[in-house]
Amino acid sequence: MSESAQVSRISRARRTDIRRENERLILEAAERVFAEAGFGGATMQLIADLAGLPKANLHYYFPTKEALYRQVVRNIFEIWLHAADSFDAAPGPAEGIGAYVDAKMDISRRHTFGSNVWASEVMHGAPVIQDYLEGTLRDWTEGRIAVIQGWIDAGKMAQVDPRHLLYLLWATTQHYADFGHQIETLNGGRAFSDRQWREAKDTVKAIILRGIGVVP
Amino acid sequence: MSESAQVSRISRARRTDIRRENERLILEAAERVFAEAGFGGATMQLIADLAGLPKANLHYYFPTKEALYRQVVRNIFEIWLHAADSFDAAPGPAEGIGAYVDAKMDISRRHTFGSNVWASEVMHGAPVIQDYLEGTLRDWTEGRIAVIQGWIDAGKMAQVDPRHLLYLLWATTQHYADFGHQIETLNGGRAFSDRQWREAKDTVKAIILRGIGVVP
DNA sequence: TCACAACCTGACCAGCCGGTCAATATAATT
DNA sequence: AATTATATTGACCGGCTGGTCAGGTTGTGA
Repeated sequence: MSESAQVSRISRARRTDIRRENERLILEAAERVFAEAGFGGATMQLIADLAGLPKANLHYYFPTKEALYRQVVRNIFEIWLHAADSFDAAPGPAEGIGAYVDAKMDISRRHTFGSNVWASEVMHGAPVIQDYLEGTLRDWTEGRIAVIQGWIDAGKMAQVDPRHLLYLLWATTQHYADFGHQIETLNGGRAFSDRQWREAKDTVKAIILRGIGVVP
Repeated sequence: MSESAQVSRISRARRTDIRRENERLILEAAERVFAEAGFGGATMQLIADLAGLPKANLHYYFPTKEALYRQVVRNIFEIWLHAADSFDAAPGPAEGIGAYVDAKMDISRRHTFGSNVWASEVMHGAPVIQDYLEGTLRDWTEGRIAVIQGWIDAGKMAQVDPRHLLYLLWATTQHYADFGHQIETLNGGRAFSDRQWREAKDTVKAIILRGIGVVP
């Protein structure tokens, strides 16, 4: 390999780094602002300030407010879907659902803003990700329902409508992000400690697993 | 009673009716618009159009957008709190929690927009009803926790952290309103039928009640 | 060193927003 | 019939918003 080619590759990489770093900054700020103010209440100026960039620079990387929002929603959707990996390799409901609750609770904790954006998007009729709901999410859901039904048929858990079980799992784990402020207020205004998060996870898992006839 | 006094009372009542009717129209439209667009995305013009009134008329009854929003949030909060009545008279968890789930599922179904507004408000840090969270809601929660703890002490249900049980109840029932669009999409784009709502209720109750050691 | 592409940004704009207000209409009271 | 209180509304306004753009800077390749 010639030296000039070497330099060329590095240079291209540096350009990419600038772009990637700025996009990261913007997306991070956008996620927070969209979460706290909603799409309608968010302003490009506020996102720019939080990202430490001039507003015009945002429009260099993302042509419109909607395009930026779209990217934020897609990012959290990816994370959301990947939490399902824990579901798949499991031999039974105790491991599968247990791991899924753990993963989704971690998302609520670590990606609170993203979770809020996702909830907002769905609540407002999913104007941006309706196609995802009808495609990817639908397929994912059908697959998981089949897995759960398999466990039921194999006598590994009680007969429960798998669909509503999924909703219950989504609801419960998501709640710790979306209603985090309410929970924090009821917790004396303090955010959950590590220990409290563990207790939350354990209680949720205990109730649900016992609820579907799995003795932990 | 003199006739003039009679007329006076009727007249006053008519005036009151006009006011009440218009406020109702406005609040109903506002609930829907705030739910679908969020506080920031909602516009007074849109609410006015939906209510069939000129925008200036809205400001006659509600001085500011925020005041209107505040009233919408308070209304749904009242409904939300009253669902707890079913909790109180119950002799044990089977009846109490069963009735509470029923009541809250009905709220999700009948007051979907209001539920969305409430979720939005809390998610955005409760800028308007923080005092309610710290006062009324806190008291309510402590009271219910005591009731549940009483049931546990009396051996009527398994040992479960009452606080997280409440969160699980709120989350699960609220989910059918807040993520109603997602659920509808996964239901083939059709809203739940009466039968499906009944199945949802029954499944939720079955899992939770079994989950806390109550055999239905 | 030069040419070119990618990146940056202050200044600006049209349009929409919440809110105001003066003028008017309607209802209630005397 | 006259007066007062309540309700209604079109027209208007300052301020903010998303978005544009021309001109400048920095990095890259030959």
